[in-house]
Formats: sequence, C-alpha cells, structure tokens
Amino acid sequence: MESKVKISMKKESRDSKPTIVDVARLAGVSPATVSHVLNKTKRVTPETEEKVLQAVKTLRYQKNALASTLRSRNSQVIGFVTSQLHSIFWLRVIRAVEYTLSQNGYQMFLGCSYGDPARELELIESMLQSMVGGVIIATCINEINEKELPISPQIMNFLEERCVFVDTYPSGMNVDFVGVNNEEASFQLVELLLKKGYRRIAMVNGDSRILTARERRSGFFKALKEYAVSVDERYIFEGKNLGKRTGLEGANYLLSLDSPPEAVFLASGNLTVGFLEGCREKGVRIPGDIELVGFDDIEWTPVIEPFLTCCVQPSWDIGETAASLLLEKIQEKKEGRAKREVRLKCEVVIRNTFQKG
Amino acid sequence: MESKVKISMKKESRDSKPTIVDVARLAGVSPATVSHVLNKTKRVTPETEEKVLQAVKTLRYQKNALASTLRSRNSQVIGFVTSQLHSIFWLRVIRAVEYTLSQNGYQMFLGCSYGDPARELELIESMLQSMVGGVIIATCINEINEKELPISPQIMNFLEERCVFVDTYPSGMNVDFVGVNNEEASFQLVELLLKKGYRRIAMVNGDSRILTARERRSGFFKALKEYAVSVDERYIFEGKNLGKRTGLEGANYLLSLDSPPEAVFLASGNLTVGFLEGCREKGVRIPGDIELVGFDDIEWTPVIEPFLTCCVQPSWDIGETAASLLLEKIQEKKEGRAKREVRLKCEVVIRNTFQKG
DNA sequence: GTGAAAGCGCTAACAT
DNA sequence: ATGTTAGCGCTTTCAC
Repeated sequence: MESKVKISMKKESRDSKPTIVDVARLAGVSPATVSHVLNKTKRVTPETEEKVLQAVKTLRYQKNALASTLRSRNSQVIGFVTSQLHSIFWLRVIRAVEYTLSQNGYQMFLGCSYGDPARELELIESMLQSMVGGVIIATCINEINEKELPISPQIMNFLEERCVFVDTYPSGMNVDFVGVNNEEASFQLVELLLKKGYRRIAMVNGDSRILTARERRSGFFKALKEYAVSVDERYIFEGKNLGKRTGLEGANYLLSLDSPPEAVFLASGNLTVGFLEGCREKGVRIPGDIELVGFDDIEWTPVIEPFLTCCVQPSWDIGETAASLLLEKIQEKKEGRAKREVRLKCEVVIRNTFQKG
Repeated sequence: MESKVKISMKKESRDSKPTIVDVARLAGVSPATVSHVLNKTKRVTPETEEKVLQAVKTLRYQKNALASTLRSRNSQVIGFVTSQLHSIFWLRVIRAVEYTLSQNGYQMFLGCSYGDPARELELIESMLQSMVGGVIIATCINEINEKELPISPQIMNFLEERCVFVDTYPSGMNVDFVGVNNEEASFQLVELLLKKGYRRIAMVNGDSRILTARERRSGFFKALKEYAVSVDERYIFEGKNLGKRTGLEGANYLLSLDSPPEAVFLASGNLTVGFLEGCREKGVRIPGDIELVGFDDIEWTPVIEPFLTCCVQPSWDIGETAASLLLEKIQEKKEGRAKREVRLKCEVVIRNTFQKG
C-alpha cells in the first residue's frame, strides 16, 4: 500500500516531466519499445508505433538528453573553443558553426580562452566532462610543448579523434584542419602593389610562430622575390600578435622612418584597424599619402572611406566546413582515417585607387 | 570466475575514463565518501579527505558532469538564446555572459533564433531537454499570443523561474529583465538637436511592437514635446525592425522629401549603418549636409569619419548583469521571489559638430 | 564519520 | 516483434 501511494504521488506531481516509463505505461508497451520507436533503432509494427507516438504526444514527452547520452555514449552536443571573441570575423564563424550544428540537431557549447593556452585546455577538459561529441577549436597553442603545457594522453587522443581545428593549429600536430590559403592570398595582395610600381613596400605582421602570420609573411616574401625586389629589413614590423595594438605600433614605427614606405601590407583585419588609428593620429591620409592592402576585410568598408583593397576570408564557409567535417568524422566511426586539411580561398577585393591604376 | 575476468577487463581498458568507483577503490573508501569530499557536502576527517584527493590526483579523475546533473538535478550549464548573431553589440553581450559564467564554473550553450519566435521556443525546449540550469534570452517574441504561438505551461513556468531576459521582453510578461534606459537616453540625444536650434527633426525607428523601439520612440516624442515642437508625421519613418535595411529605406524616404529634415534621430546602430549607406548613395555628406544622432555606437567611429554623436550601450555590463542575476536566482532557491527589472544607463557621447556648438 | 543500496532516465544485451 | 534486466556514473537517503 505504502509503495502504491508513492507511485501515484509521483505521477501526480506536475512539476516533474514525464519519463519514458510514463509513455510506455500509457501506450501499454515496455520502455525499450518506446526507445526503439523514438530512435528508429529496431523495427516495430506500425500499430505499436502509432500507440507510442500517440502517448508521446498526449504527455508532451521529451526525452532527457543527459540520460540518453550517459547511457548510449552518443552526445548531440559539440563544443566550440575560440581564442577570441572580439572581431566580426569570429562572430561570423560562430554563426556558421551554430547554424550548421543546429540544422543537424546538435547543440553548441561556446567557450573562449582569451588567448591563454592553459585556459584553452581547461575548456576542452570541462567539455569532455560534459561528454561532448566533439570540439571545434580556434587554438591559441602554437606548438605542443610538453614542459610548458603538458597535455594528457587522453586529451591528446581526443584532439586527434574528435576535433577539428579552424584558422590555425599547433605546429607538428596531425589533426583535421580548416583554414584559408594565407600564402597565396597574401602573395596576390602584395603583387597588386608591385604591379603598380611600388618598391618601398612594408609589412606589419604578428609573431611568426602563429601559423597564419607565418604563412602570410611567406606570401609577402615570395611576391617580393618574384619581382626581384630585395627585402628592406626596416620595412618589416612583426609584433606580438595579429591584434589592433600591433597595428598601431606598426604605424608609429613605419611612419616615423626617415624614408617611410610607399605601401604597406597588413597581415590581418585587426592590424589594419590599429594601423588606421595610427595614421589618423599622425595626420596621414588614407587613401592618399600611403597605399594599403590588408588581409581580411574590415567591417565598415562599404559604408565610409577608406575603401581598402583587401582579401575577404570566407568566414561563413570556414565555420560551416569545420562543423560539417566534424559531424562527418564523428558519425563515421572509422577511428584511424587520414586527417584532412581543407584550405578555402580568400577573395581579393580590389577597391579605390587600384581601380584607377 | 567469468565475472571477475570482466571486471579486470574493464579496469585495464585505457580508453575509458576513471569513475568515482575507481577513486573509491584506490583510496580504500566508499563512492559516497568520495562524492562528499569532492562536493564538500558532508564533513569528512582530514585523513580520509587526503586519501581521496590523492587518489583523484593519481587517476586524473574528472567527474562526469552528466551523471552528476542527472542524479542531483543541479546543472552547471546555462543557455543563451539570442535572436541575432550579426552585430558587434551582441558579440559583446555574449562575451560578457560567457566570461561571467565561466568565472563561476558554468558552461554556456549558445543558440540563435534568427528572429523566428517558433525557433526560439524550440531552442529553449532543447536546452531544457539537456537540463540546463537556466537560460538567458534575447527574445524575438514581442507579445504572448496563445493562438499564434502556444507556449506550454511547463515552458512558461521555466521562463518565469529560471530565466533572465536581456535587451527586451514580451510585453505583459512578469519576468526578470536586464536592459537599458532607452527612453531617457533617446530623450537626451534628441535634446542635443533641439538645443542646437534644429526644429525639422526626423526619426528612423523600427516597429513599435518591439519594446526597445517603443521606448526610444517615446523618448523622441517626449523631447519634442518638452521643447514645444510639434510632430511632423512626414518626418517619422518606422520600418519593420531595427535592422540595416530599415535604415537604408529611411534614408531613401527622408532624403527624397521636398523639404528634408535638418537632423535625424536613428533608433539603433544598425539603422545608422543603413542610413549612412543611403546618404552615401545619394551623395549626402555626413557630417555636413545633415545632422545625425544615433542610439548605440557604431564600431568604426573611433577610426574614421564620421564621428557620430550617439549613446553607447553598456554591452559588457548588460551581459554580466544578466548572467549574475540568473546565477543568483538559481542559487537562492526562493521560488516565488519578486521579479526584477534592471535598467543600465547608456553613456551619451558627444562628438564632432556638437563639440563646436 | 562512513558505507550500503537505491535510483536519476535512458539504452543495449539478452531473453522470449 | 516485444519485454526483461542490467547498468551508464553519479548523489542521496538511511543505516551503522
């Protein structure tokens, strides 16, 4: 008697959501059958299927994703670990990832390391504790260094089996990766300057331990070489990172030289923003006094001067491709398949003075 | 014998992470005790505590968050449902929310409804299925309408008990809310125009079923009234939403009038971007031909002309306050406490022509 | 202060 | 084709 009361208590309480057991009882079948109907994991007669679906409907049953994942070890959640949450570029990538995942019935964890490698690992670990199905990482780790940043074999294994890196990845790691053709696009931008006859061309870039910085730098040098222009070390400014501050510092440095450059290649959108601020402070007019080409578009270009010539990263495609690649990887269980490196192409957008030239 | 083999198999396999049982065994205590040590949920002698912590360390044990949440009904995950993922404003809010949550040991789900109310509800439901502890919502639902968009009592209850709305909320709902002083800030902006002597002042705004649009509109009218300026209906342009396109349409309309306005109040940052595009197309110079004040700053203002006078929303504070409020609400179990409405103040930034005036 | 046992809601293996 | 049973990894009574 006691137990019966308890059971009915449970069924009465309106704040607790219905479980698979409630559905089974109402449909007059076993919980296992309900599970099979909902997951299409075994054939069931149309008759019982109908009963189950009806019960689901009347109870407004929604399955508990946690219990399901815990038991089946199959999660419908993907984590996205980014290293910055500042630029419109990353916002677009996030949007594409979120959209692609949700279209496939997945949810997204979002975490930001703010450029701290240790924090990045913490985020990955905490996502693992929540049994995510996989992770997309915009890493801030340039190189695996067992001394400075030990990574457990478990994490290492996870990074290889259930991750996709975007934009950049730690050098020497064999991982799936989605990025852009940094070298080629940089080459094209610098070539525009060279074709126009400029020879005193500067570069503002970040630390070349960063993959993207390194590749863009390489494109710059390649172009100079192809046009037989010797490198003037005074025109090379390489700051700590690809951020705004570095751009500002680069402007302060380059614009103070005895013979300033005629043209500058800026290796990122944030660098460009900082560089423009520096120009403004120094009273240098853009366009006019100096010619700029930049990697990555800057948001406001369509609205107001200056219209900068740049290459536009396919930010949406980057996110979409990364998400699709990860889902594919997770769903086909082949553990040992070869890693893939996808390079999407940037579009070089020619604006302003170049149109006249 | 058979079972023993199985057990040892289990312990050998290196791909499975250690469980609380493994820790308990190694420390020579029961799983319950390990749980109590880790969660500080009961007093334990320092001696056994030490043993447990040691075992945790050597096994590199990390507790399974899913199992923990499933059993304790206490989740460390918060969902953020946004209605758009386009502007830098929302990026900042997201950043603040993510940061605040992670500082408190929480993880964040991110979902975007893209302005579709039905999708918004789906997102909330799927988060509920994952047993999130609470949700922060930038809603696109202006009004509860049982006919068009039925909301189950369960969801309704959840929205009231474990949610915080940001930026706007459905009219008539009694919920926790974090927003800004839309009316007051708009008043101040329009007052700047009035004090400078303008009388032919226009407004570009979104549909006033949207809370923010309504309040900003109200501030506009209040200012005109206070300065005894009668409203000229031709100068009121109210489009569908607060987006860029509406701003462009507003520019096309207002700049084509026989006697165009001398000054315009733009009720959002995106409206401003669109309006500027319209000005550019029509060859109207800003600043110069027409005076603008805008609600919400636009990203590039510090770098390039035009420097617009505007009010800056405290986007970081909005996100941080919303997250803190939600965590507080969840942690203090008082179910029936009064709802709170927090209004943060915008900073009016006076730039350009106003400085000379 | 500690442990045994039950159970959160689900799915997978094994019967029938 | 369906049901029975066990158990994912954890927390929580309730004994001792």
